Amino acid sequence: MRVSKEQAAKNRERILDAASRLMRERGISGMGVDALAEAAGMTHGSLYSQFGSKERLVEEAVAHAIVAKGREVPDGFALGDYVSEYLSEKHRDEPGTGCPFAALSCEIWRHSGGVRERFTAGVRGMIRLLSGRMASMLKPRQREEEALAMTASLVGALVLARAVNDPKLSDDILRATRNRLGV
Amino acid sequence: MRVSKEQAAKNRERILDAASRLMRERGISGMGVDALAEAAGMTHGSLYSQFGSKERLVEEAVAHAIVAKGREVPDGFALGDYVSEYLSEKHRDEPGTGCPFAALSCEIWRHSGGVRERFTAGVRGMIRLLSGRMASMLKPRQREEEALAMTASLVGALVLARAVNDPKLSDDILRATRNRLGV
DNA sequence: ATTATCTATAGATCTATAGATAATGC
DNA sequence: ATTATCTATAGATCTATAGATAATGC
Repeated sequence: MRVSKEQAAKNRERILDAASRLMRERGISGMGVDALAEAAGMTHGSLYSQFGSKERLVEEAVAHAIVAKGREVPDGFALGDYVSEYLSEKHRDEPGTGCPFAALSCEIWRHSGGVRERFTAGVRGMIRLLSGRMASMLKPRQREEEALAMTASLVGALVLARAVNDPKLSDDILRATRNRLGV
Repeated sequence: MRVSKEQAAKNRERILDAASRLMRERGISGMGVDALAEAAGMTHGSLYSQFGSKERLVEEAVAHAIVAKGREVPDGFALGDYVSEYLSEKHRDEPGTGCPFAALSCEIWRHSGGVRERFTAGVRGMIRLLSGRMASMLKPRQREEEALAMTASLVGALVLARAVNDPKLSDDILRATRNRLGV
């Protein structure tokens, strides 16, 4: 049963919304096309006519998740707020709606150029975001370096805090990294 | 065909060796029991009689990979050497034999208590290793905090450096983190 | 006429188990 | 007699495609 262009576009959005959550919850390789179709309220045949393959769908879903996450950051945000929200227990405990880099980074290197491209663009975006808020006495080069290192720290701390079994150790990782980043 | 106890133990080792590499190359969910059996030169039926389930095999393979990796660190190692090897291009380009935390951390939170337990013990080991080499004027508490933050930085930088598509950005992430860690 | 979606299905791969086999270890 | 391994297979799930359906958009 055919559907209007607008409706098709909305369906596409629903698929990408569902995918960007499922990917983060189950991993890219753990997200089946079938499960995704069900979560989006469609049959998987429809996904294939929209996207052609799972890998191409993942491309768009990665970009979609990154853009959506970026929109959550308020315009004049303070670096300290960003860091303490990123390294909060809430963020740690909600991977499905959290940072796509923390959720997916370990498996990205195995994926297609398209997927890696979107991911890389996203990482660049985060670095630019942070470097724009670094102390103004620093040179641009130094700001960028700080932002690069900070991004790595944030992602690493969140990923480890999620993986680890012991709540105290998990909290310690988050806190130590917050302290190290001067928050 | 039955086999001697020693031979069975060797086979077990072969399985764990193969698993600890395959896991890191394909991810835990990307490592099929069948592919693993073939890599270890057996049938998958044998894996099941040795380990009972994939998840229990993964438990042991995680521990196995971590222990093997830990043995690579020389006794009187210098912190600077450790950091620059960890953040080297070589380490980045060889995930299959590299740090298990960097390879697996993103998917560990989805696994059983047993798997997470082994992983957590390993993370504690790395923190202890690093904290033992922190500047001696620091209090034990501070050393541990430095080690926690450093572990997060190392893992995050390696994971992102692998994920990212652009070689320059990848190098920049490694270098910025090395600089930030004072190497 | 076009096309977004659905139905049905292919073929591969996944984890797991039952039972046979054959050599070990008592 | 025990048991490590193999063979064969079950049943689920995975990605993907072909063709039917039915509403849109010309």
